[in-house]
Amino acid sequence: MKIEDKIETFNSLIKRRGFIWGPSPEIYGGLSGFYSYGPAGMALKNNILSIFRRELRYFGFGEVECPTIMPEIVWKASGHLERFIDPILKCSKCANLLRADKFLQEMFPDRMIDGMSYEKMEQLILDNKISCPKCDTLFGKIEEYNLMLKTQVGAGNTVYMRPETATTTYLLFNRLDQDARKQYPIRVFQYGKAYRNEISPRQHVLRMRAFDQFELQFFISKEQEMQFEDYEDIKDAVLPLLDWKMQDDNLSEPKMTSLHEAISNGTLKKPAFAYCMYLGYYLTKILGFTEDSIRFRQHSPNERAHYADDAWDLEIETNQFGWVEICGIHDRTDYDLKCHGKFANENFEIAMGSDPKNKEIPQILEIAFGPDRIIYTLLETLFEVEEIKTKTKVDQRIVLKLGLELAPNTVAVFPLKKNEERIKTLAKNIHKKLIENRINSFYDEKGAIGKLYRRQDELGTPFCITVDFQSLEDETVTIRYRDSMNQERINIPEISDFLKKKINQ
RNA sequence: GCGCUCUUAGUAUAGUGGUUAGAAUCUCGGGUUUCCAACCCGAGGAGCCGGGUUCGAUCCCCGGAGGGCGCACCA
Repeated sequence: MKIEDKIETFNSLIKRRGFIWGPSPEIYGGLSGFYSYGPAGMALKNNILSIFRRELRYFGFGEVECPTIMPEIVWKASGHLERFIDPILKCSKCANLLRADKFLQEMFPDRMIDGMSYEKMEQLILDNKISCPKCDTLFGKIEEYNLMLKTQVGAGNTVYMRPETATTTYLLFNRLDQDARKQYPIRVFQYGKAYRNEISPRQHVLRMRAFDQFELQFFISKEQEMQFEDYEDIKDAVLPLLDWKMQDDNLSEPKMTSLHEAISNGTLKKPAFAYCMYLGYYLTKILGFTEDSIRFRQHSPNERAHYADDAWDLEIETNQFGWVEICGIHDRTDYDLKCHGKFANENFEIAMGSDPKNKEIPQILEIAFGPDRIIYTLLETLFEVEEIKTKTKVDQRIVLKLGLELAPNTVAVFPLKKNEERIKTLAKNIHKKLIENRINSFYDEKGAIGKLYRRQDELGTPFCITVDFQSLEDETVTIRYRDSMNQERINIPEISDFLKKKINQ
C-alpha cells in the first residue's frame, strides 16, 4: 500500500485515531463550526495544558476562571457589542451579502463612514441610489449581523456568550489588585471556552464557533513597560520577526532578530511587550514546533483590533492551510480598564510606583493562545510519512513525532507472541507496574509485533517495550524508540526509572 | 450567506432504477509467527436527513444538513 496524499492521510488519521471528530453531533449530520475531541486528542490537549500551567507558574502567573456568560453591559463597555455587530447590506434579489460600512466607505472615500448611524447610512444609500454590485438591484434597509452569541438568563435578561476570555479576566481587576497586594506587574491567565457566531466556519478546528482560549495578561504601569526587569534576562533572545513594513514590501520570510535589536531599531516599542513576545515564543517552542515553522507577523495599523496599540500574530506554517495564527500578542493599553472603570463607575487608578500620589490606570499586555489551533498545527507539522527499509521490502510508516511529554501514551508494552502465556503474563505485569508508577503505559497484544509498533507510531508513542523469550530467562526487555526505530535491552526492574530519566532529559 | 461541487462500513473507496451493495484497509474470534502493517480460517460493519417521481430510489427530481473550492466574512 503506497500512501499517496499526505494531507488526506493526515486528515483521516486525526479521525481514525481519536484525535478530533466532527462537526458534532455527527450522528445528526453535524452543526458547522463545532468539533469534539476523542481520547487521544484530549490526552494531547491535557498534556499541553499541564505544560503551560507548569511553565507559567515558573513565570509567576496565577490562574483564574470566569463565567462564559456575561450580561450585556460588559460587552457594551468592552466595545464588543459595537464592534462585533456588523451592519450588513443584503441584496433582495441575489442574496449577496456586504459589509455596509466598508462598502459605503469604498463608494464614498471622502466621507467619514465610521461611526455613522444606521439611519444616516440608509439615507446615503437612498439618496445616491446605491445598488448591488452583482445584479444592480437597489439596496434597502441595513441589517445587523451579530458575531456574539446571544441568549437569555432568567426572565428575559439578554446575555452574551463571551467572544474572548480576556475581558472576563479584566472584570476581576480590583480583586486581583488586592490579591496581588499591588505588586505590579500582576500576571494572570485564564483558560476556557469562547464563542463566536462565525458566518461560515471553515478550516476544521481553526475557525470554530466554540473554541478554547488560553490568555495571559500583564497588568503593568507605563514606567514598568519601558523599564522591565525581566527583559534584561531575555533581551538577547532571537525571534523570527516579520513587521508590517516588511509585509508592505511583499516579504513573507521573517528575519531572525534579537529583541534588543528590535527595541533599538523601533520595531518594538516597549521592553515589556518584547518580553511578551519572548514568552509566546518560549511556550510555543517548548511544545516542539520546529524553528522554521514559526514566525511573528505584525498587524498593520488598520488590521489591528479596536483595543490594540500593537499586535503580532505568532504563526505556524502548515501544509494544508498555509500560515496559521496560534497566538496573538497585543498591547491593549489601558483601553479595557478605562472602559470598564467608566461603565462600572469604579476607580481603577492605582499607585503602582513608590509615590502613592502618582496614580494611573494599568496598561494591559496580552498573550492569547488558541489551544485548538495549537493542537491542529502541532499534529500537522509533526506528522510524517516515512520510507522504511525492512528485510524484505521498502515500506512506509505514519509517525507523529510528538514530544515525550505530549504523546497520549508515553510507552506501550507488548508480548512478542500473544499465544505464549508466560510472555503475556510478564508483559501485563510490566504494564501494571508502569501504570502503578503513574507512567502513561498502554498494553496491546492484538496483532503481529510490527503492527503493534506501527499503531503506536501513529499515536506518537515515543517508547515501546517488548517482552520476548529472553525476558523469561534474564529479566530484560527490548525498548524500541519511535523516531529511530532502534532497540536496546534494558532490565525489567529499571524500566520506570529509565523512562522517567528519558522524559526529564 | 451566495455560486460551483461533493456526501456509500471506523478510514479511504467501487458500482447499480430491480435477488444478498463489491473489493481494500479496519475491528473481533481462532490458527501460525522468536521484533517492524506477513500469512491462513471464520465473523462484523455502509449509500447524510426529509419529501417527490416510480410497481420499486443508494442511484432521478426538490428541499435541508455537512464537507471542499471561489466570493464575502474572519474584532
